[in-house]
Amino acid sequence: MESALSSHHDKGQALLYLTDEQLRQGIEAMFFAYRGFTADPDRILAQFSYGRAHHRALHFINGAPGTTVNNLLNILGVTKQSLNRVLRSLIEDGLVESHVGKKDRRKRHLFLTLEGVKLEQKLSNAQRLRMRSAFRTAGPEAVAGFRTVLEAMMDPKMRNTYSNMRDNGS
Amino acid sequence: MESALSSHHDKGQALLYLTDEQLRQGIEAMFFAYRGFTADPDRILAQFSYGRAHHRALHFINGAPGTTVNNLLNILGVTKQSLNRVLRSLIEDGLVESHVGKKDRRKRHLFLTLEGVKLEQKLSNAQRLRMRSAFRTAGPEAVAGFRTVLEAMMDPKMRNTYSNMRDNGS
DNA sequence: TTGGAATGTCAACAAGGCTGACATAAACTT
DNA sequence: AAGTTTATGTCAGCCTTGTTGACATTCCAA
Repeated sequence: MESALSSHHDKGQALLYLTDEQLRQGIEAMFFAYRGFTADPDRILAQFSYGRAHHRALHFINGAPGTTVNNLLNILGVTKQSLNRVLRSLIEDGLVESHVGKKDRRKRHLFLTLEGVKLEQKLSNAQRLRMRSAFRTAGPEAVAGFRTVLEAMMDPKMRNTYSNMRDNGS
Repeated sequence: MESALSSHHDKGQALLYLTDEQLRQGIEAMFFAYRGFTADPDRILAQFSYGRAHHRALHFINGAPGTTVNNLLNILGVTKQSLNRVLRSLIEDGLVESHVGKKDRRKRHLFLTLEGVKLEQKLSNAQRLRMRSAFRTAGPEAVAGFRTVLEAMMDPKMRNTYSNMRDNGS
């Protein structure tokens, strides 16, 4: 990997961020950061006997009220059986409402109830608090870099989904 | 949160990356990126009837050969019962070896076997491939920002662990 | 009218978290 | 020497959340 030739040495310097060691550190950073990222909501969810799956459903229903089950399925990348179990408990507990579609009555459109919004905010406030602190500490340029790398790391299909959300949501 | 005063408006502009919408996008970026991040190893692991827990154990044993069970426990943040189940199967399958400590014979020091190294490399090659591609696409400054934000997002305790690994590993 | 899409639901299973309890060996403390 | 703590392993049981397969219902669209 090393070379006495200065041109090779320069290349090594310029691409230092692509060495196996740097990549390894990136991998471990993802692992530890993701744990931190989920830690605060997880603590709150435990009080309600809910799990991350419930959080994800609440999050994306909140972000796109009236979304259909199938749409949610694609975003979350789980089976309908898995999602249905979570949705059922949220509906039973009065956090989510499922309305039959008016145009297409096969579809169910999902909405958060007032109580659902309350829990979602509790969860996302906790998560935003940590993200805001991290963003503030790191500064705007680091945040831009963070977003750029994450976007490049997504599966192309989800990158489109993500971009569409961003475009519609702003 | 909003104000008609221009000074507040300017502040809002300067700190655009800290708005709730930006934070929400950061949260979703983490979610989608982490899925991409784990997708490739997950596919390989499935062929071996292993899961992410096995991957994590292999990864950290590979990075710190001879590490003890207790040390691994602290890094992974799971219970000994949970880790033990994973370690047992890796040892039975001949991917990991457990050696009684020489100084302190209560401790078990963990090593990857040749076969263990082979699987670890297969997994980390897949993961590095994606990370390298993301890093290359994003460029060195974005990568630096990525690392900065992730580090700020970790729990302080794990941030220390992470930093120590980085310092020892380079 | 028929095919297929959208949804819901039942059953069964697995991974991988968790708690609690108990066992053993070694090291440390008093 | 006796007692305590540390490191580890193990058994049993529980939960969440993922999976597959099968089947029913509703209803749009060709």
